[in-house]
Amino acid sequence: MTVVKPKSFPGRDPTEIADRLHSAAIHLLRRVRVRDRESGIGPAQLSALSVLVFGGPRSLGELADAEQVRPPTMSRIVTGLERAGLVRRHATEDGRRVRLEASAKGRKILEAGRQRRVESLAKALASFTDKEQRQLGELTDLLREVIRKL
Amino acid sequence: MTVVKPKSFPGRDPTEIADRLHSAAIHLLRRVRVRDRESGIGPAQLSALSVLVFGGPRSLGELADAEQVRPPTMSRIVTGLERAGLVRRHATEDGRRVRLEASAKGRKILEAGRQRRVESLAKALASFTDKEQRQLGELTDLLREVIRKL
DNA sequence: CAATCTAGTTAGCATAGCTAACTAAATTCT
DNA sequence: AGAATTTAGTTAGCTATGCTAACTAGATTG
Repeated sequence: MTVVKPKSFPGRDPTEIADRLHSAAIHLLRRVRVRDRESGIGPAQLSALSVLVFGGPRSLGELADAEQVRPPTMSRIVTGLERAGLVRRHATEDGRRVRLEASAKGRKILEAGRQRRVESLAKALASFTDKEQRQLGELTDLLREVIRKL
Repeated sequence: MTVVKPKSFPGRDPTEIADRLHSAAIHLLRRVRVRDRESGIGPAQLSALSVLVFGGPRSLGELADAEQVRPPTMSRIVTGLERAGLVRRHATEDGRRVRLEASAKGRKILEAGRQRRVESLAKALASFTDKEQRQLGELTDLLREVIRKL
């Protein structure tokens, strides 16, 4: 450790914010994964599926962009989703493009996973005061902004 | 989607907080990974190494617990770190246990990665007001609490 | 209509997660 | 003391996810 700083204002040091956000993201996902494994679907598949369910149909390239993943990676993720009957590939006017669309089963699976996730998180959130919960809500807004600008 | 709610208070709905935190964690890590790949070390290795550097030496089982990963997984992660010369396995009085310790090179690598990560995040944070940055700092504390209770 | 660009896939590599099964050391119980 | 059990780690083998490089096929451009 090179930095000595007597942590005057914990929130003002970008290094510390960066470290904490990073650590928080890693550990939050590891916890959530435990629950998500019950759905028999991997985290990347789950995330991609949720884009299709909540954001509507789109092409593979668009989905790859949304998920910040390379096309070959997304291609394989979609193959897995298709094999599980959660997503369908449709042809479009442009013969190169595919239109990806969540199936009814896909929407159901996602909602179930969401319920499980919420169940865990809601339990953790329950011990916080209303004020803290409101703060957390604001945090997610800020976080989205941070990530968008990253 | 079963819930209709006209999002009265975006921050008060646990489902929405859960979804947002989940999504934020996934996308933040994907962004950060791009920078971390420059260190030639994977995200799990990086995270484990940081526990050893900032938290001090410990056994494999303890490290696995800290990282919320099964022992075989951690065993392989450590093998990778050892091969790269970033961590060393030492014998202990208890012949079953190993004492894992970061090497000087490991500490250096980690600090470099941290710098890169901060570089990106600091750039993203720069466009926020002081007040918002302070908020982010305070809220990372809350986030840690949430995860601890998860 | 030939050359080029664009979208997606296939192939092949590495990391990371898991469970099951094993080895070896320590502890507990006769 | 010696057998049985418990504990710590590793090995083997599966799946999922990341990547780049190289390919196919359709659209666009010169």
